[in-house]
Amino acid sequence: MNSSLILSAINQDVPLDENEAGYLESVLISRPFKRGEMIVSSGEPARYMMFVNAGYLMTYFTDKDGVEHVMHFAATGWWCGDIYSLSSHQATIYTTKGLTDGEVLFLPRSAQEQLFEKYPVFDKYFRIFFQNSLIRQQLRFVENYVNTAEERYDAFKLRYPGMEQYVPQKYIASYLGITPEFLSKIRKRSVLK
Amino acid sequence: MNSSLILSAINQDVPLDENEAGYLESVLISRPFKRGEMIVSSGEPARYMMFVNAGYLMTYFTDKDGVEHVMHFAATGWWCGDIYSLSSHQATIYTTKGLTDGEVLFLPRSAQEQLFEKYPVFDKYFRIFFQNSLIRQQLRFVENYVNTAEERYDAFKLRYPGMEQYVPQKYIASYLGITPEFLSKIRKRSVLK
DNA sequence: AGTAACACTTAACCTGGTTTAAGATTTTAG
DNA sequence: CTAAAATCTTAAACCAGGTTAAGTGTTACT
Repeated sequence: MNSSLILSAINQDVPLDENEAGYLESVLISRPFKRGEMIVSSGEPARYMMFVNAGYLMTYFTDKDGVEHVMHFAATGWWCGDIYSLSSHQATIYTTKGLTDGEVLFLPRSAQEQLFEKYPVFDKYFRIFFQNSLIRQQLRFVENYVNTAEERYDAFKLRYPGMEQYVPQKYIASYLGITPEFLSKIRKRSVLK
Repeated sequence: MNSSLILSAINQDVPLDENEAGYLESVLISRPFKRGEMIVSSGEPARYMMFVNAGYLMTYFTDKDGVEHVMHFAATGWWCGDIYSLSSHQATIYTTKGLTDGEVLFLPRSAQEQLFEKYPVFDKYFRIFFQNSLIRQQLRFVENYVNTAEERYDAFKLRYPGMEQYVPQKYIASYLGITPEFLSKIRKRSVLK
């Protein structure tokens, strides 16, 4: 298992000594995945934080009418996982699946708890990580009700330059909070301009 | 200054020893406020995390058309503050003002940074705090596009039972992401039922 | 008490986005 | 290579919620 990516990601926020890095490596579990494969399914309690070591992922939930809503995409080098389910032990409502072939590293819940107990540096790392995640989430919340669907689509294209080629349009529409039909309309409009 | 509330709030997540508690108390600044008074105004960089020691607050931002959007309310015993502005040193887009008379405790940015350096227990406390905040923010994000305005209003009433009496309807409407006129329509509809 | 400023309601009309349904194109599996 | 399945587009009818504007409470200041 190649853990150079996760170590360098963490080292950007906090320095890890050999013991800390070694212990982290020893509890990670490699999980390769295929395009379209489900890595976590809704209904089961989340058991891992996941670090994308290669490839692209997406996470969505299915509402009472069976409609899938994409919450976010995750690129190589990003974390993902349902922290609500992890900390409450409730079943997750989210499904995570591969958009490409790739590999995630599992950090099991119990291992993460031990990480926090043994090495306070991981409290600091995840304090910074959750803080940044919260900032992004708040920003997206604000953008979602200030901007129109068309502005959100433009923002999506700017922020995830290569992403469009990996992600079917219906998932982009879902991420934007609109129907695939309406996304078609927007795209047609912007070609004419 | 009475810091028993903030200490007991923190002690629910992590135990503080005398040094840690004493140091925290020594850096907090009391800031009483009046109903309607602005505590932080948009345009200036945020300089404090704030803990509501008494009363109710609300935080909103003003969009390009001058419309105010309520992000959240904060009751006694809750933290609030713009962590994006705090960590980026950019001007905040949010304004925080009193819904009642009350008091906040300011935790200045530099003091918080020192807290993290000196006492790792605060990394743990804020790691847990940001994690829980992120969970709530994600939940609200999901609810906002799964539920209709009427369902969101019902949820608001359930979740903040006493709140309606302190908060003008136009702010509730804004929190729900709708116009005051449409909230009126909803309220009329639900009386008729 | 009087009045100006603000908060809330009602109603007519408007718009961004959804729904439904059908056809066209692309992807996948055998 | 081909057929089935999935995806994308178009278009018309429809709806949730917004906009505008006018009227009715409420507050708060002098």
